[in-house]
Formats: sequence, structure tokens, C-alpha cells
Amino acid sequence: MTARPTAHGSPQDEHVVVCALGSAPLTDAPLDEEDALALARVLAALADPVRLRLVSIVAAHGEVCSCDLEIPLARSQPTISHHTRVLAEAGVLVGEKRGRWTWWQVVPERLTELRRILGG
Amino acid sequence: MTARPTAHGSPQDEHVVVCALGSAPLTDAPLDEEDALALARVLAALADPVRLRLVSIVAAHGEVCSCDLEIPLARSQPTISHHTRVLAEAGVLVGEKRGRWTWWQVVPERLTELRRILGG
DNA sequence: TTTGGATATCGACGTCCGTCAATAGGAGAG
DNA sequence: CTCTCCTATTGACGGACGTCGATATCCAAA
Repeated sequence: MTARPTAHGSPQDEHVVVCALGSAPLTDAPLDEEDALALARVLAALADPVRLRLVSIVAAHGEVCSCDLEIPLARSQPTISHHTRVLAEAGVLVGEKRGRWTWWQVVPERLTELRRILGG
Repeated sequence: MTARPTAHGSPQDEHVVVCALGSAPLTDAPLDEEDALALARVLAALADPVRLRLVSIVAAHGEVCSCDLEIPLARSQPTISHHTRVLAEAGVLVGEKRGRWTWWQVVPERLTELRRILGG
């Protein structure tokens, strides 16, 4: 897997193509297919009630470990892991492994990009 | 269908529950399940490359009729009709029937709501 | 009224997604 | 090393979604 070692080994440094979302606001000019696909992928990651609540919980706490998400979201551990993975691949979350725990943070710049493309 | 007659008969005046999206920004406080579901529905409507390009085309022209969408989106007429319906039910588009044609416009307030909830 | 064109609905098909049980991988404690 | 706990992956199942052909509905022009 050609793991590139980092400070504490961020688990989604590899295999994650967080595309730049650099298109103009969609209210300004028609999106081409490539930009539309990239934007749709990020929106799809957020278009799930469990993932939205997950993001809001992480944002509210600043940093949250996976084990603290099972109870408030009422989902099994594999399902939580699935959702954090989807959000990380969309660039909305970043995770850092510390000891046995994985700590998740939101990426505010990603949400800023979204707000910009949504037509300001 | 108990059609309520309007000025020129807006086709999605009926059966469309455009919920208010009145929750606080998701970066401020955890979303409850109801708000998360409402937000997820709107995001899901936008989380499709064809619908994103559709919205951007309508926004760029200010007003567009369905028949002008088949060619640029390269989709069949039923598919276009399906997508406009989904976007209208999400409150992103409004349609007005004039003669034989349906003219679509974006609802800028809806995008503003989205930007607000996405954390500003 | 009849005809033609624009839009909406229906039914079907293939694919993708959310979910969980079972299992594997990893890291600290003893 | 072994044990235990936390996280990730796999495989499977049911439901939702995008798409199109066929059909229905609606409106205006002739």
C-alpha cells in the first residue's frame, strides 16, 4: 500500500483523493461534467442524516474519537467506521490515530469551499 | 388531486412540502434527527452531477424551459422531468406552466439557507 | 373537435448505498 | 508473549436511486 509515514500516522493520508472543488459558484456559470461530479461526490457524503449528525457532533466537540459516536448515533461500530471513512474520503473529516483511538476533526475549509460553490 | 388554481397554475404548488431548514449551523451544535433528515433531503437532491448541472444552467439563464435541458444534459425527456421534480420537491427549483411549456427558476433563498447551515 | 407537440407518470432494469454480524488488524497493558 | 480493547475490512441483505421506453395528460393551434 506504499504507506507514507507521517507524524502519528494519519489513517487517510493514503488512497484519498480530495479533489479541489475549484469551480466557480454554480449560480454564476454552468458546471462542466467534471466539476459537477466532484461537487456531487462531496454533497453525497453529506447527504445522509447519520453523517450530518456525526459531523455536527465532531464539530461541537472539536475532536471526537470513534468510540464516542456509537451511542449518540445509535449505529453499530462497523457502520460508524463506514461513515467516518466516507466523510474522510470527501475531505470533510480528518482522522488521527493516537494510541488505540482514532480522533476525528472537521475540515472547516472544506465547508467553506462548499458554501462558496453553492452560490455566493 | 384537488388542484388549487393559481395565477398560471404553478405545477408544484401541491404535494410539495418544502421544509424550512431552520436549524442552527451544523458547526455550532449537534443536529437532532429531524433537522438532520430535512437537511439530508435537500443535500441529496443536489448530490447528483446531472442535477447540479441542471441547476447551474437554469441559474445562468435565469429561466429555462424543460425542452431546453435535454440536449445540454444528454438525458431523455422522462429523466429530465424526474430531475426537475426532485429539485422542485427539495425547494431548489420552482416551475411555472406557461402555455405548453414549464419554465424553471432557481430559488436563491434555498441556497442561502444551505450556505448558512453549512457553517458560517 | 381534431391534431400535434411539451410535459408528466408508470414500469422495469441495473447499480449504488446503509446496515450489521463476523472477522481481521493494531496497539497498549500486564 | 498474551490478553484486551479499539478500529478497519469483508460479505451479505434490503431498499433507494438514475435511467429509459411506453404511455398518459395537458394545452393550443387549426
